[in-house]
Amino acid sequence: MADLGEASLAGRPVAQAAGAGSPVRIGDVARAAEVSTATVSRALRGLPHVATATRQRVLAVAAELDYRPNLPAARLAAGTTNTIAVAVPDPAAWFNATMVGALGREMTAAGYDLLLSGVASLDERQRFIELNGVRSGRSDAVVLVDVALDEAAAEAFVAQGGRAVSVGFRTKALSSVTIDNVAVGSDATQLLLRHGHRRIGLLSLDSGDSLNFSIPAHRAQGYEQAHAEAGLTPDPALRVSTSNSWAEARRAAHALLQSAERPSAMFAMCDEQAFGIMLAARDLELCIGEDLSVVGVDDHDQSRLVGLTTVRQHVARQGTVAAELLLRMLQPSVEPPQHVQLDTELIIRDSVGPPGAD
Amino acid sequence: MADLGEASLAGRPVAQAAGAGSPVRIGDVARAAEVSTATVSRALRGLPHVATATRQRVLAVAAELDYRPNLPAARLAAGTTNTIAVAVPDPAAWFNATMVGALGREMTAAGYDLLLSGVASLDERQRFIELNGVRSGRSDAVVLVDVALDEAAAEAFVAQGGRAVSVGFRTKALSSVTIDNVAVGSDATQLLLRHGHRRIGLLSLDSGDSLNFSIPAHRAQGYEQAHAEAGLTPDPALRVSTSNSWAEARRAAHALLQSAERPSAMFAMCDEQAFGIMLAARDLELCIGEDLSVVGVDDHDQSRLVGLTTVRQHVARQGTVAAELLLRMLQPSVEPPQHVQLDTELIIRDSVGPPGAD
DNA sequence: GTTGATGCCGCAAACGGTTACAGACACGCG
DNA sequence: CGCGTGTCTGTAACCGTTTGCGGCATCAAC
Repeated sequence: MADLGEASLAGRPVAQAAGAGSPVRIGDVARAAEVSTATVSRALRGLPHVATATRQRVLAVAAELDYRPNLPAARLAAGTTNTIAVAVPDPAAWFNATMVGALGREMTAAGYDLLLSGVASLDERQRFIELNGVRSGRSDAVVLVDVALDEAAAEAFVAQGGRAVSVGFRTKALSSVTIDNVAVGSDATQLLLRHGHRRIGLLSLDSGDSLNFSIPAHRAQGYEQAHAEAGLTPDPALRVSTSNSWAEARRAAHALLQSAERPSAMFAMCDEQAFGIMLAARDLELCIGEDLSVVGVDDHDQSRLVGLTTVRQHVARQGTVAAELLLRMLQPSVEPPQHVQLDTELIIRDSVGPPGAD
Repeated sequence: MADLGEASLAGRPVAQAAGAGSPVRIGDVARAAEVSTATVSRALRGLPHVATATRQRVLAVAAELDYRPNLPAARLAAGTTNTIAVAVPDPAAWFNATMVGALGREMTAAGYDLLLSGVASLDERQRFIELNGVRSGRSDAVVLVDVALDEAAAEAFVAQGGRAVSVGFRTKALSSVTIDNVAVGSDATQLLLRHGHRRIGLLSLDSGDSLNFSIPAHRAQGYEQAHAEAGLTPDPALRVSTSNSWAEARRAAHALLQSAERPSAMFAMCDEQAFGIMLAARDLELCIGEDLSVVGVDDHDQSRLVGLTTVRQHVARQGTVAAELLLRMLQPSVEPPQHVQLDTELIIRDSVGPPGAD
């Protein structure tokens, strides 16, 4: 038997051209290296209590045999998954994609896998939460990107041992990274007011489209607040809402811009909506920055291209911060939830000017 | 009564008020429903050979106890993961995000989880392939989005029992969904030639930036071919390449457009690059569609906004087709790899006109 | 030459399900 | 009444790791 082990070690090139199945398990490595599976396990994972010589030998044998540990087995035994689950309303949307990219970069570097779920409805949210509690052992932690939980749900989740960080909304129980959305709305609106606009349209987000109603609500609040500080009251007729697709925004803006007393400026919840407004303006042959001013939020990749004035939020940075919070949370030591609020920044481009001389 | 099973059972905290851990396992359900764990397993997964009454009872009890099967355990025992791993060069890029969105929608509907990996270098590709073979049991199948494998590597992968579909490139061994990139390059170039352009710049993709060099190569081939058919030979000086970010494309285009004999039109590998060209043109106060014509590829969400003429590829449809191929491949019956090539479509907007009167 | 301390290592029991196989039972038919 | 046939269910053997605990050297100190 020992001969066999030696032979295969010395002579054979790589693992015996395994057809379909993978016959090489940790036991095979152990046998070939003449140690126990426990030692192989420890050696391969860099745990202490293994002599350097032994470790070298195990490593060599494992490489020779082309051994790959079976993940489900390891996860079962260790009770940990090295996976984090990410919930986003729509994986294709710019904000979410950028966020997922940043999260993925950081978490992969830290040795975690990223499980991605599109969660757009209450049912899906429910399912996601159930599936990703500690109970099912699907993931070690969860990040909720604009998939909001109320205080009670969040508390219940952590009470069951769930770990989560939220992006875009804030609850007591969960670590979070957010921006100041009231300030966002207020900054954008103030800019327009300073330019002399008095009829400022508000393109809000459909509540149906998002599970995170706090974002449009806070931004609208900033919009109201800015008006109030200027001693003004916005006309409710100038307020519409759509999903965050430019196509819908375009339709809505089209209607609004054709109304009797059309706004001279518009504030949109995100740049994608702002793009829709710009398209509508083009349809109606209104010149952006002259006949109609527009402000968005995000600083989308393409915003610079079309000269859109916007409130930038650093999405990638939000992602890295979220990842840091996650990693800290994954440590054995228990810490209270942390809340990070990142700055936003008004980016002035060409889409804002004084009201047209109508 | 006094045997080991009872004792260890009594020692554990009882199910309901589950603090952190989840003490409710399949055995608890079995006991409560007065059946065996085998029956519970069958009942819960909707397998046959369970009397309807029994199934109802098990379902009720499981719900009552709020039972959640432990995924790693199930995966280990069943040898299947219900997970597919997706490799994309950059999760934040528009094409990839859209693709992942479509894949996620389809696969989630079919009961699969989506594991997302950013794979941008040869090392990462290697790691991804190793980690996602059948061997490690991390995923049931893999989809490679522009993370190209050569014939040998693809064959080795399936020889080891790996299942994969590729998007954006084609090998014999793997099912694939692609477009005709030679036609893409040719269509775009022909359009420009028809408009009378004779100095057409080519903005290609850095080989370093992508693991799929075949795309820029084929599109360039189409570009050459279209010239040849018109009896022309493109000037090699008009050929530059960058990554697919608009920022780099902008820089490169900036340089090219300032050269002595600048091109009157440019063909870019993707719309993001085309956006960069448009920005460069703006810097130099060249009017798009008059002083400079531009054609891109993709039909990015924002292309319509800026009036970019482009060769549209239906990304979401590519995603759903890839998902179908995957699902078929996940069936027990073995089928030869299938190759689907989808149509592209020239979308005419404002960024192309006759050469300027220089 | 004992005694501890220290450092490596192996044994075997989990981890929580799935499933091949066989048993039990009811039923119909010759 | 005996015997297949078919449906439902239980028993127990896995699946491939991880890890607590104990054994056994080796070595310094007394």
